[in-house]
Amino acid sequence: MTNLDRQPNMYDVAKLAKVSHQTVSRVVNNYPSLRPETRARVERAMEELGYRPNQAARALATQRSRMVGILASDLSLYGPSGMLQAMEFMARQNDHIAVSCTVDPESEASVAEGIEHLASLGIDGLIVLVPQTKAVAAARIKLGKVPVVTVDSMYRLDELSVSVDNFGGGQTATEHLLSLGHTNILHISGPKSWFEATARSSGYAAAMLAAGFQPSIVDGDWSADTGYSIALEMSFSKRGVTAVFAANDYSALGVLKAAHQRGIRVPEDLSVVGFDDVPESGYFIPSLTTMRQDFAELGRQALSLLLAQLDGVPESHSRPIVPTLVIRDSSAPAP
Amino acid sequence: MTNLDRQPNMYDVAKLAKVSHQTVSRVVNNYPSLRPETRARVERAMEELGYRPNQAARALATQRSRMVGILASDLSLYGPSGMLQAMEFMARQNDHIAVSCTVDPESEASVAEGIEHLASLGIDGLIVLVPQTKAVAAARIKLGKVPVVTVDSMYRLDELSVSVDNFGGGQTATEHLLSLGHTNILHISGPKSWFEATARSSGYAAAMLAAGFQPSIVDGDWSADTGYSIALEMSFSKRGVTAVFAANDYSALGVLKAAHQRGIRVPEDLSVVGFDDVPESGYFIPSLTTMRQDFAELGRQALSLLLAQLDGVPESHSRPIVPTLVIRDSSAPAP
DNA sequence: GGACATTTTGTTATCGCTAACATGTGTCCA
DNA sequence: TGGACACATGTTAGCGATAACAAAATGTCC
Repeated sequence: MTNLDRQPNMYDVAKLAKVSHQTVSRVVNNYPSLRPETRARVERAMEELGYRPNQAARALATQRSRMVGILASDLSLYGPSGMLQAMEFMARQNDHIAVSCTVDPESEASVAEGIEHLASLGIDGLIVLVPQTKAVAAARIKLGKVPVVTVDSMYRLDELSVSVDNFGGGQTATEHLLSLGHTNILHISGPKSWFEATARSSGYAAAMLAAGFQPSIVDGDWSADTGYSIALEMSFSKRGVTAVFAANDYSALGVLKAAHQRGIRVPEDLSVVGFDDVPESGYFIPSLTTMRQDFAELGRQALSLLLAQLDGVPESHSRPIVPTLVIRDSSAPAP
Repeated sequence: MTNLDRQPNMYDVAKLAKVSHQTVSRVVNNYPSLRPETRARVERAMEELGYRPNQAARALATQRSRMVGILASDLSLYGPSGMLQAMEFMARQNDHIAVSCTVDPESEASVAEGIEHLASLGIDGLIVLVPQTKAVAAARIKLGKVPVVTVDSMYRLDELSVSVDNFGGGQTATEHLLSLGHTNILHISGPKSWFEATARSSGYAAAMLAAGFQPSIVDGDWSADTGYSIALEMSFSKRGVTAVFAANDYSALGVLKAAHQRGIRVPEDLSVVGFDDVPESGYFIPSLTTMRQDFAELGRQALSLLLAQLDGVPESHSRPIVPTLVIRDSSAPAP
């Protein structure tokens, strides 16, 4: 038994298999014209030594790190973390590494710092999950030829991006409420800096206007707390509001809470619709009607687009993912 | 202006600064004895060229990848994702990269595959967030000298690990209910394969026995759905159960939901206590009494332990993090 | 059976960095 | 004044892979 005090390298394998190190490299890289017997011999040697190719050396020689950066905001949120997980898995299957980097999207310095960090790692590509800011635009410059894929970008369509049809989602949610007879529907938006938020708001507004009603939007920030405060302060009955469309499930949860405290019955007095379909939304009281988004699929699309780009395949833009309406107990006909 | 068609390397910087490439390396690595003027000159040259050290080359030469692997289960859960985020940030500040890898902890093959993947990347260290299985034990062998830090390990104390005092947390939660006069307290546990779950259960049982009452445990799986089903099927009143201690907030949410459906008032008829203090638990109806865990701090401790290990500093075991009781509206004196 | 294409394998240089050793300065005191 | 010793910098040789080219082995054809 050959035993070294270090990790075996190609030369060790080559010696044991009685071939040149290059042949070992060929086996590792699935080079087609190798005698099956040679390949088998090398594979046996690799097995015996427990050989693992050194990624650093490979990266140095090929000038590709096989790392893709994921610039995210808050990974404790359901959406980003779900996407990250799906991307990491897909990257792994495609012999790549997903390296996440969380930044504060409100701070340009933080975003720039994150990008610089990823750039210094030598990433081959970048996926941007944070809302677009000047700093992100600068990233394309800083990263040079490294392709950048954005998710739900408000950028021009000639850039690489994948998206959810947030506008359509906002519309669908609103139309659901309209179809139940609601006419005075309040919308609690997400932060304006997020394209997802503005698109949902626009969808809401479009649906309202199309039905001939006045949109009414209050700014939220994705948090349950803000949804709660808004709902608590605002007298729905005085304003005649009979339904709320919240930009995400947590805001909606805050509304449910406030309504409960104020003695407003949901859905009898007030209908509430959320967005995201977080796993626990079916257990809210009452269970939440919401727009389901397939974050994992979104992540996969983003990564797939990026990988195609890295392989030089000019992949076409994928169609936006359409969120689907999940009707539960928080929405009912207008009183 | 010097312009290349490729990324500048050390030699480019060296030439511009009129020093040897090794001196550039010394500047990059903060070598102490350098003439300030030389250092400045090199720094200016790096700046001018937009030089970034090539990590692959560095890794190849130093035999250290500066990557730490994070073996996690489900990153869409609040705990793991919070830890991951904190670790990633801390790793970045310490010139390292955190590479996450999610696996199915129930499948030994999946765990082994994840470990193999991380090993093939050449990680310098590993942090294990998944419950212990034989495969993880095998990881220590497969990884050779690469240090492994476990979180909430049930392993021997001579191994590297950080932990939350789950036993104490279970005790505290139970004692809170006991102090409110409850005597018939049901515990919905987490999956038995998780040490966190069994430790919380034990803490619960210990507190019950110490108070002279019979523990009664039903197996859950962290999910709201299971908490819901259990609570729905079981007739609390018939069994005289006046309080439930759920192993995590989502299970507790399921209980709240079931109670609401059954017309059981919380906290008047039934007190419910959760564990974790997820951000939205304050907006459950009623808001949830729970045990808060500082996941970010836990992550930082784990990473800090690992980094110390990598630097050859024999850091002592850190004290377990003690979860704190957050009293909200879901717990009240026994009826 | 030899010329030639094709498959299969080997040789050498290179990627960009750090380690280890070598060399050149200046300072200080015997 | 010279040699010991620190500091400051340069030179050379890897790290472990791939790329590009070279060479050998094999097969095919007339």
